[in-house]
Amino acid sequence: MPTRPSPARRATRARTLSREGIVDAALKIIDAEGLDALTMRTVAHTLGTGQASLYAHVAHKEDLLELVIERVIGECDFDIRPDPERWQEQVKQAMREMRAVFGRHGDLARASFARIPLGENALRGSETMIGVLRAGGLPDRVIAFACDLLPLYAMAIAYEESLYSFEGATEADFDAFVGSMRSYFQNLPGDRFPHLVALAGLLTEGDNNERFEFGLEVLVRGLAAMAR
Amino acid sequence: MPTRPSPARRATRARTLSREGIVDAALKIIDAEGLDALTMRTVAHTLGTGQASLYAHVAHKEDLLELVIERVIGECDFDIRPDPERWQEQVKQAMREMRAVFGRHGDLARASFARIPLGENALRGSETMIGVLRAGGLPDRVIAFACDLLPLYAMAIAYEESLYSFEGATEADFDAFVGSMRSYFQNLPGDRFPHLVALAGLLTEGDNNERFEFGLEVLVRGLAAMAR
DNA sequence: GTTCTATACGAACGGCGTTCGTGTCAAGCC
DNA sequence: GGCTTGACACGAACGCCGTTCGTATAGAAC
Repeated sequence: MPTRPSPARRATRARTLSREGIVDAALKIIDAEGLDALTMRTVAHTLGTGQASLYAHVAHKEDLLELVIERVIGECDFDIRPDPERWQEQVKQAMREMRAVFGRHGDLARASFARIPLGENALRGSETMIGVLRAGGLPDRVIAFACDLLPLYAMAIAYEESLYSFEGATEADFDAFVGSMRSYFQNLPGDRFPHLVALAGLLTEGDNNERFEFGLEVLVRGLAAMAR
Repeated sequence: MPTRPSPARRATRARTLSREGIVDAALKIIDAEGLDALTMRTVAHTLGTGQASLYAHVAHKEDLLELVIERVIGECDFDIRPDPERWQEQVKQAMREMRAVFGRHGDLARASFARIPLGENALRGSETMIGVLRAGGLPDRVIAFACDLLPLYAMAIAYEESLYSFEGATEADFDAFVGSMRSYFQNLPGDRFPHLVALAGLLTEGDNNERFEFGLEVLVRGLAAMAR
C-alpha cells in the first residue's frame, strides 16, 4: 500500500491552478448545484486536485465566496450616465440588473446578505449609484442610506426567488410551493388572524416581476420624498 | 475502562429535558457567545446531557433555531391598537421594538435573514402590522409588500449593529471599526471614485439610532406615497 | 548545475450535525 | 405486586466540513 504520492501523476498537471480558475469552478458549482454544494472538496475535485492546493490561492472559504460575489457583481451592467431628469428610472434600472444577474446564479444571493462587498466591481456599482442619486438632487444623508437599502432589497428578492426556482424548476413545483403557502395562511383561525386570512392571496402573489417592480416603486418614492 | 454508562449518574437527572429548556439554553448561549457558538454539543453540555438527547425534542438544528427566533419574536411588544390617524408612527413603533429586542440577543438577527417565520408569535406580529397598515388606508397590495420589506429592514440594521457591538464592546473597538471603514473609503483613488470619497464620512456615520430612524422615515413615506 | 521559492498534494486534525443501538425508568395493566 | 411497554437519555460512531502539516517537486535565479 503506497503512502507516497506517485511522481508520474503529479508531473502531468502541475502549475495549472489559479485564483481565476478556482473562482470559475466555484461559480460553476453554485450555478449547477447551489450554494450548499460549494465545498473546498467539491471545488478541488472539479479542478482535479486536492483541497489543500486551493489554499495557496485563496485564504479561506469566506475569501473564495467574496471573490465569487465580486465576480458576479462584475457581470452587472452598471454603465449608466447619470441624468438628473431620469434618476428614478436609472435607480430602478440598476436594481433590476442586480436582481437579474444574481437570479442567474442559483441561491448565491443568500451568501451576499451579511457581507459588505468592497471589491473593485462592487465599488464601481456603489459609485454609479451615488452618482445617479446625486444627479437626482438627493441630500447626501439620504444617499448614504439608500446605498445600503436598495441593494439589500434587490438581493432579498433575488434570494427569495431562488428558493423555489431550483433544479427541477418545473412550473408545477413552483405552483405547489406557492399554493401550500397560500393555503397555510388561508386556513389559519379566522377569528385570531383575520387580516392574514384576508391577504392570503396577495401575500403569496405569483407574479414575482410585478412584486419586485412594486417594491422598487415604493423605495424610490420614499427616497424622492426625502429630497426636500 | 467502563464502556457501560453508570446507572448512578443517570438516575440523578432523568426525565428533565424539555423543548422549552433546550430553547432556553440555546438562547443563553447566543446571548453570551454569539450564534457561531450555538452547537448541538454546546447546548447539550450546558444542559449536562449528551447531544443525542436533544433530538428527542427537536428535529434538527434548523428547527431549534426557528424555535429560538420564534421565542425572541415573542419578546417583542406588538400590543398596538390600530389608529388610522397614527399609522405611520405605529409602524415605526413596531419596527423599533423588533430592532431593540433582537439587538439584545447578540447576532441572532443574522439567522433570521433567509427564513420565513410562521410561528404563533410571528403570525401575531404580522397580523398586527397588517392591521395598522389597513387602518392607515393603504391598498392591500402595498401592505402585502410592506410585510416583507419592513421587518427585513429592521433585522438588517439589528444584524449590522451586532457586528461591532460584541463581547469586548468597548467604545474604542467600535470607533476603530468605523474609523478603519471610513479611512478605507477616504483613501480610494479620488479620480475613479469621487463620490465614495466624498461620502466616506456619511457612509460610516456613527449614530446608529439616527440612521435607523432615517431609513424608517424613508420607508414609511414611500408606503404613504402609494396610498392613492 | 545548484539553490531557492512557490505551489501541488496526501493525510490528518478537530469540530460539526445527525443516527444507531442500548439502557433505563415510569406508567399502565393483570 | 410483578410484568410489559413505550418514551426518553445517552455514549459512540458516521460522514461530512474547513483547515493545517509535512513533504515533494518544478521551474526560475544565479
